[in-house]
Amino acid sequence: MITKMKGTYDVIEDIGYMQEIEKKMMTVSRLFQYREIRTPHFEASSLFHRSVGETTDIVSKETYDFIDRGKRDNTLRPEGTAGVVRAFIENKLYADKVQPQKYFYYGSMFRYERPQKGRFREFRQFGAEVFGSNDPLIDAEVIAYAVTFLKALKIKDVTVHLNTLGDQESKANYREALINHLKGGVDGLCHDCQKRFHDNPLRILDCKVDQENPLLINAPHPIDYLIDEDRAHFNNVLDALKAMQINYEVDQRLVRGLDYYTHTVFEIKVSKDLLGNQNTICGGGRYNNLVETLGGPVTPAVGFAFGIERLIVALKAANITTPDAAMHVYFLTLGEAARLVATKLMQRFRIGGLMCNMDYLDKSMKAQFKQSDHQNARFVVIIGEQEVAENTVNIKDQNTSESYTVSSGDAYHKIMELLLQGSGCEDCDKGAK
RNA sequence: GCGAUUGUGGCGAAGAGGUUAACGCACCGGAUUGUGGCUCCGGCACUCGAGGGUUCGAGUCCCUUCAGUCGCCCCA
Repeated sequence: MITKMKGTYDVIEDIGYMQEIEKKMMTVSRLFQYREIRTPHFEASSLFHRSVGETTDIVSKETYDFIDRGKRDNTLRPEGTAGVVRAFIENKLYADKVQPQKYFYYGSMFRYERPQKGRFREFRQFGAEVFGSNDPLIDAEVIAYAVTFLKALKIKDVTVHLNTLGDQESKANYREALINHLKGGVDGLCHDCQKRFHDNPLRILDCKVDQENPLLINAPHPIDYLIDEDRAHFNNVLDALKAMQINYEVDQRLVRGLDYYTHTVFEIKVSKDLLGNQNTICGGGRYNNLVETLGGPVTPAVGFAFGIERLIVALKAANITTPDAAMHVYFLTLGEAARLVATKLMQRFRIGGLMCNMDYLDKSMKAQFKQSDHQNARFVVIIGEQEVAENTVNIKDQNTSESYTVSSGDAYHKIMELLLQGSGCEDCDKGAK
């Protein structure tokens, strides 16, 4: 037997949750006026190296790379931002009449990792990106967008953590201060942090091993090294969030793994008892230099990304259910002639908007009844030799166990009547009697 | 890349070296030629993730490998 590849899965049971997420994503995106953009699942490898950062784990050990028959270096996208930025530049969207440009995307990402709870090799993200505005209100809008989406899904108990890194000048000042602070004590840090000290010192703040290390506890905070302009930016973001009544926690240690972030960075987490240790369901931030780095004009940008699989776990853990797939009519047939009559009626019913199915396995009556239950049919329409001879059908309402024999020409209307009973429409109820 | 743990029918799950691999659910058939969902009877795994080895004998012990789950790292 050929089985699925490690870290992938078939969406079968969870399809209801996934569709619910997609539905809410579409509506909320419309409310916030973000348009969908669909970019390729693979891009030139160099795109990710340049954008995400060579020294990040994602690029250094998690990408799916392959060389195609034309000897090109391809990489299956490990995240969504790089591709959208590429498309923004390539399609010259910076020159579009509508500004700023606001997009969302949804689809599979690929990272070569060991699978565990809320982590897969092929996983899905819903993300958003805004290009062309450095307004702090846009940072706040993006966060509001993410929070509203969660609200639409009825996921509660989420926390928005945010921090700021400032733009280039602030970031450089801080980096220097941090290096000076850590310099003397590098040897006391964990193995990974010693490496990070050279590659990406900011990430040391994120380290879980050294959390309690006084060197880290006393480490300088980015906020204290912001130039006035950047400090004002962050304060404006916070004010906007307050105005929208969005709760947040400023987390001075939050830096995020990807190289391209500037200014605002944020993560949305749910409680660990819902998701285990992969409890970050959304991550994002501002990246004012990436468009330029990738060859576009200087363009400020902000974005976020949700992990769909983690949202599904959270939905389930919070006991949020999706409606059962109900269906209207199951045709129960006895004999060849009856099957043909059912086929004919069913086609009419379907065109008339009723969800229908019939038996195609020549099952016994008992087994057909069971199928009708399994398929959540509200009505069973029974057609046997007698009905065929009399040109009638027998309708059984599974809600009430009542049966009605009507001419096959009246069957559709009878079912519609029964469906409309109790709908609050008195005329319909009268008609049903 | 590292660590822990699991792998028996469609699903859940017994089985601790010894003749025919419990049981429950689901499914199929009958009791009940066409109104089931209760009950009763019967059926349903040449085989225990795969491959080697030990043994007179392996689902049970050993090795290898694959996969699931959870954790580390990192992230969505």
